[in-house]
Formats: sequence, structure tokens, C-alpha cells
Amino acid sequence: MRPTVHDIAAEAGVSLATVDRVMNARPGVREKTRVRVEQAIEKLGYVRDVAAANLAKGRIYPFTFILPKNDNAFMAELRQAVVEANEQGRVERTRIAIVDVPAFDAEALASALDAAGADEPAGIALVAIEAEPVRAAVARLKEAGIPVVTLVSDLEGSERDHYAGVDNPAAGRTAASLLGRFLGDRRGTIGVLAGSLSVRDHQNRFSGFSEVMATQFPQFEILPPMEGRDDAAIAERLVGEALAAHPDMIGIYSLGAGNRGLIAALQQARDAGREIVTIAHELSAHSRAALESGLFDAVLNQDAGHEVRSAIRVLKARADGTPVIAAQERIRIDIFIRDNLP
Amino acid sequence: MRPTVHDIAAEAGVSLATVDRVMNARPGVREKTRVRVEQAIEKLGYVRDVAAANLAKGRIYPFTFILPKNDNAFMAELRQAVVEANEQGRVERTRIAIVDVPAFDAEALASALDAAGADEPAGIALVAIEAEPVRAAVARLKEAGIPVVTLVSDLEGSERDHYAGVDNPAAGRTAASLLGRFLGDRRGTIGVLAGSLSVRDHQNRFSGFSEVMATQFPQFEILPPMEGRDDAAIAERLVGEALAAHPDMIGIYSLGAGNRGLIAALQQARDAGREIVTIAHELSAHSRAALESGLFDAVLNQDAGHEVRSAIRVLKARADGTPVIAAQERIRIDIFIRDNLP
DNA sequence: CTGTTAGCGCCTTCAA
DNA sequence: TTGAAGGCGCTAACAG
Repeated sequence: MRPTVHDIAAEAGVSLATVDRVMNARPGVREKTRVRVEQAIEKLGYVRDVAAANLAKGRIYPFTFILPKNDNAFMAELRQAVVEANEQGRVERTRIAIVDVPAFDAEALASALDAAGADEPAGIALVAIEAEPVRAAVARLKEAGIPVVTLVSDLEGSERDHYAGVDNPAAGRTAASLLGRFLGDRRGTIGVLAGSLSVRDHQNRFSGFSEVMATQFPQFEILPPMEGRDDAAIAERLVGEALAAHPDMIGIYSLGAGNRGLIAALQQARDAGREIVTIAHELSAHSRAALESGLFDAVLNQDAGHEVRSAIRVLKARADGTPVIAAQERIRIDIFIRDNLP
Repeated sequence: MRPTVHDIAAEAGVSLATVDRVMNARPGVREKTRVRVEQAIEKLGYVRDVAAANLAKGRIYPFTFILPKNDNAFMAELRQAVVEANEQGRVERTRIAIVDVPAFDAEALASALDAAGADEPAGIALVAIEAEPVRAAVARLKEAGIPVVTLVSDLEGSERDHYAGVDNPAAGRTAASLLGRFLGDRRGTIGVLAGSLSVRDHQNRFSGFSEVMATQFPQFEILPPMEGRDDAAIAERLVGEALAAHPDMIGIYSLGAGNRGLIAALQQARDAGREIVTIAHELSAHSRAALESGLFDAVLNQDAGHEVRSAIRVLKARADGTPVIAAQERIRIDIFIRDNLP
């Protein structure tokens, strides 16, 4: 059997309480006895049973997740992942409050951060918007000693403790590589559909995309990005207009949400006999169907569940003052084509 | 506070023991009282604290993992994943014994299965080889009531409880799609390098690959597969010879291990001025470097850690007689190109 | 069929 | 500075 606190206590010739004090680095132990206990721990190869410890402590971690009230599929999935994590949380001893804010509204987000901070949670996660009021609100939270993690979209130059999301410039580069290779020898212009260039993740995807297109595939002309506000109706209109205005358009990179609108526009193009090589983001029922029907050629995905669980792990570690292995919390960019759909 | 067994007992007007009996579906409870307890559980929204339950049970699950003693990077990673899972096992209450067997040796595997079964573990995982003695040994294990899970490579038509690995036909189809699209308008022959067509995963990848090449990209000639036994030296020789014999070879699908040898051969081809579009399997230090240098164009990966953890979850569930959500245990086929390396 | 009681491994008063 | 004792939520003998 693996050793327990009792074994350590016996080995060191002290009581359980003293062992506990040493293990949790609490004061009130003579240097000499501390060393004795540590040696006993070392000798017996003791590792504390975290589950039992948590049970005894009964500690719970109240976290707040601030999410944009978008109706796109990805945000719905993210929200669902938070809800599920919260249900799981009975085991992990976390309790997550979800706060909704209007999408792309920096002021609203900043207010929500202040309000969330007033409850003094053990940590806060937010889908960031790149704006000064938000940065200031985050700074206030850090001032108050509350750990802050950005989720999906980062807030650069801020004091957030961690960013739980994909490497968006790399996602943009990935999209460019695939689009360039899939287009092969064809020639024409390429359209870009973003949600809003005021969110850092969309900005970053666009710059990564532009960089690789310019250096590796200079033969293509990239049109200025359209901003669809991650809204299906707007996206459909913008893409439809762009396709009409540019009869030589052969490729589209959609780096935000609003896939439903994009798909509708692509279907119309197909009906008119045009095939547009398209790379989009986020796997959902719609984008999956589009992959299967060939309207999309690849979908880059970020696993919302992973992101949420990673954010929670990091917040918990920060709350406990324990270190996180950054490499382990890296969120991958998944590539899906028709043939490797899960 | 969330309700505990005490609350349920009080609400139902019974003792703790009875509540426990109901919760664990143990016999010796009158129908009427069982209903009362269940209603109390429902009413108070009780969810049992698994950590506390495990603590009280003190049960541990002894599992045996049978792994081929290959020195390729993927098997090393798989083994490492098992070792790590075992270390984590102190928390999960699992203990994993690793048994090594010679690679591609059905008789040795069958013997190892019998030997492992003699210890009456709570479950066995194996990297299967498609052969009758293995199937028979698995049948004997099932006969003895021991849960069996195949890992990475399946054993079709056997009595295994579950397969923890990727959809290999889909992996082959994915490789074909990418290869075909990357080749674009080029014309020539395509080589296939397998480890051994006696393992089901390699067989399946090859058939998925062949299917899509034949239907979607009939313009390419596919050469008969080479068998490199997942050995770097053999692979290097085979690929080198094939490249020499087929000056019009423009693509390679390597569906097994032995990437080091393949890379060496590709490097020689590059030095001689030839560029071969190459899709390989399993991300490792070598294949990553090959992606970065452009010798590989894409790498399909299965996450060894996921596979091992999934196998353990399933074995545990089988040991407990609890159901598994099949969809949740699906192992994804990861696609990596230079730009989305983790 | 049902209840009592003593733990699982750890933490935390409260005394000494 | 140290120890004794009780309890976290659940399970499992052992009695009734």
C-alpha cells in the first residue's frame, strides 16, 4: 500500500497535525522536526492524496466566465462547454457563474468585469475585446488580486495571467497554406470575411494569412477584408456582393463566425456554376455539412471544451499559487477536411 | 451547500446504509423504501461525490497493457503515455502493468495475453495483430470475464470490448485527399510505404487511401505497397530503391512508422533535385522537423495520450459494469502541416 | 430488510 | 511548538 500521513507521522515520530503543518508549509514547526518529517516523506515516497485533501478541506473555487451573447454556433458551444465544466465542477470543487455581455461591446465588457470583480471570485475568464476600457478593467482586477484569463481572444499588453486560445496568427498561416496549395495553378482573387477586426483573434488570423499569401503565394490578389460581425445575414450579403463584384474570385478565407450566411452565398455561387475554394473556422453542424457537400474545403477548429477546461485549470492553479506547465495548456489548431470529420 | 447522503437519509427517513444500497443498486431493499430514497435524491438534486466514494471504497483497478517492443517514436510515445497514466493512477485508483512483446509476432502476443490473463487483472489492453491465435487468446480472456480493449490497431471479428484508436480507413482517405489536392495538375506515380499489412491499422489505411485515389484521383498510378516493418533502415532502402526505379514518382504515402528512414531517402531525393509530395503518420521530433523543412507536406497523427486515457476509461467502465458513451471515446485524426504544429 | 458503526486519507479546531 | 480528536462524504462490515 502507498504510504499515508499516518505512516509519515510514525516514521518521523510526530503527530498527524505536525505532518500536516509541514506538508502545507504552515508555521509553528521547529526547523528540526520539519526536517525529520521531510525526510520521512522522502524516505517513504509519500504523495498526498489530493482527492482526500479536497474532501477534508471542502474548499470550492468560485469562478466567473464572461461570454459574448452571440448566437453563432461556436459561442453556443463554448457556453455549453462552460455549463458542462460547471456540472463536472462538483467533482473539481469549482463553481462557475456565467455572465452574458453584448458582443463586440467594449464598454459593456468593461462594466461586466468590474461587476464580476465586486463579488471577489477566485478567478475570472473573458473573451477579450481589444480596447482600452477593457484593459483598464483587467488592470483593476489584477490590482484586487483576482486571477484573469482570456479565452478564445486575447488582450495583448494587458495584465491577464494567461490566454486560453489558439495561436491565431498560426491559424491564419495554416489557412493560407491550405488555400494556396488547394488552388494550385488557378489564378484569380481571394476574398476574406472577418467578424470584426476589433477583436484580436480576427486581426491576428488576418495578419498571419496575409503574411503567408504574400510570401508563398504572391500570384493571388487578396481583397480587403469584409466585416460580417459574425452575423449570418450580414455575411451572406457581403459575400454575395463580393462574388458578384469579382467574377474572378476563386477562393475565400472566412476567419470569423457566421458560417450559415457564407454557406448560403457559396451555394448560390455553386448553383451559378462557380466553385470557390473555401477555408472557414469552427466545426459545427453547418460547417460539417458544408465540408461534406464540398462547399467548404477545410475547416480550422479550436476545441471549445479544451479551451474552457484549460482556462479553469489555469485559474485554479493561479488561485492556489501553483505553477502551470505552459506547454501543456497550449490549444491546438485542428484541421478538418471531409475525410477526417469526427 | 449541496446535499449529502445524510440529507437524503433524513429526507427519506431511512439510514445511511439504505441510501447507499439504493445508490449502488445493491440488493436487500424493499421496493417501497427504494422509491422513497430515489424520490429524495431527485427532490434534493443529489449528486454523489465520486472522490469521497472512491476514498471510502479504496478499490484499485489492476490493468495490463501489452505493447510491441518497437523502437519507433510512436510506440515510445504510447509507452510513455501509459507510464504517465500509471503515475496519475494513484489518483484514479488504477495500477498498470506494462508487458513487452516482440513486434509483429502473433504467437508471442497470444502467449502474452494468456500470461496476463492468468494474473486476473481488471482489464487488458493490447496493440492487436490480425491473426487467429490472437483472436483465440482474446476469446479465452473474455471467457474468463476479463475486459479487453484493443489499442491503436484493432482485431476485427473478435470479442474485444472496445477499440481505442483512430478510424484508419478514414485516415487513409484523408491522406489521399490531401495528396491528390497537393499534387494538383502534376502527373506521375505514387509510392506507398507500410509497416506490415498484417496489422489491421495499416491494412485499413491502405484500403481507405486506395479507394479515394481510385475514385477521386484516377490520374495517378499507385504502386504496390512496400513493407518496411516500421524499421528505419529497411524503409530507407525500400524508398531509395523505389525512387530510383520510378523516376516519375511524385508522391509518397507512408502509412506506418519508420519515418527516420523515409526522411533520409527523401533528403537524398531532394539533394538530387526531386521534390516528392509526402504524407506520413505520427508526429514526432523527426516528422516535425521534416514538416518544417518541407520534406513532409502533412502528417496525420493520433494522440497516443488520448488513446491510452480512453482505453483506461473504457476498461474501468467495463470493470464497473457502467456504460461508456462511444461518441465521447472517439479518437480523432489530427492533421498537421508546417503552420499548425503545436 | 434495515440500522449502527467504524473507517478511507487528510485537514482543522482546540488544548496542552 | 506540538498533539488529540472530530469531521469531510461515502462505503462496508456487522448486527439487529
